[in-house]
Amino acid sequence: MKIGELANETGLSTKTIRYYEDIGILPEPGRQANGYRSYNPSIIDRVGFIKDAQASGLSLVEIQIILELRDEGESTCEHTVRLLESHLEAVEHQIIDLHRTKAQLQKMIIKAKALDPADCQNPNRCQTISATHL
Amino acid sequence: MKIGELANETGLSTKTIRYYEDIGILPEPGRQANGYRSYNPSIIDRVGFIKDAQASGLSLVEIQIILELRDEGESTCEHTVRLLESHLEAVEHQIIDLHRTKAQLQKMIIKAKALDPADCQNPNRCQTISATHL
DNA sequence: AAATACCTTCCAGTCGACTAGAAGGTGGCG
DNA sequence: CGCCACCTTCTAGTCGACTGGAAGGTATTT
Repeated sequence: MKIGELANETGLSTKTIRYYEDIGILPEPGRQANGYRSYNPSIIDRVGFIKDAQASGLSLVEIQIILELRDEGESTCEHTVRLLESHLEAVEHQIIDLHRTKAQLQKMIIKAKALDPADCQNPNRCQTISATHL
Repeated sequence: MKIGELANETGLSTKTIRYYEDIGILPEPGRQANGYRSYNPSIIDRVGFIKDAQASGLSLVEIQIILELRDEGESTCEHTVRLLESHLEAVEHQIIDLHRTKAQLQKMIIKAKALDPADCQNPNRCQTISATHL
């Protein structure tokens, strides 16, 4: 399986595949006589996992840690679970932060709408903006 | 008011203040005879707004748009409100995405925990990872 | 006069995940 | 034999929001 075929199968670009190899998240494949990369089809699953994990918001570095542990045959589950749990925590924090952001934006918008647009003509003190200093 | 004093007042570093000037989000201040930047204290409010807006997740570019409109004395409120609303929408999308991510992570964790860690000793097919292909 | 603390400009680097392009080699088809 | 798609490596650029450092000028204190 050549790199282009793998790209077609997985939806990654050949550039991205080589990049993943560079950063070590994909192993160096074998080579054909002409130097072309030659992939074992099992690599498709690995790419699939990478995409899934990435969709869950894991960074390539985090994914790499999981995959390295797996490659070394360590008691991966525990490590993986710990990593997933810490990431879950981070995601929960992000959600809380975004809710705070959302509330602030809504406040800004409500205040801005309540103002008479004509007041905005004073360039030194736009009401919308002044009003946002809560 | 020199740049260091402004930095102290606002909590920004002098580097950041110069950077904001470079990208145009802060106006070029006057200069003292020796070439030092000389700020009008009103700049503190502008920095305050920048910080508030940033805390609400607006990018410097978005903030710059608002400030430019204000500087031009246009009917800023409407533009600002539109910008804030579109950002609010983006934030809401992000929240939804993160909830999906969270659910996926929780699924992964539950499945991983339900497995016998001993099964993980097979380096070619860690159960946690295989299980994540939902 | 020296030390220090501040100021100036400009250039470079960081993080993350790629993407673009140059310059050249290879495989297969008509 | 020409053509085109594919492959190779390498370098460098992108976005956003800074941060670091060099090399030098200035203000104040001791």
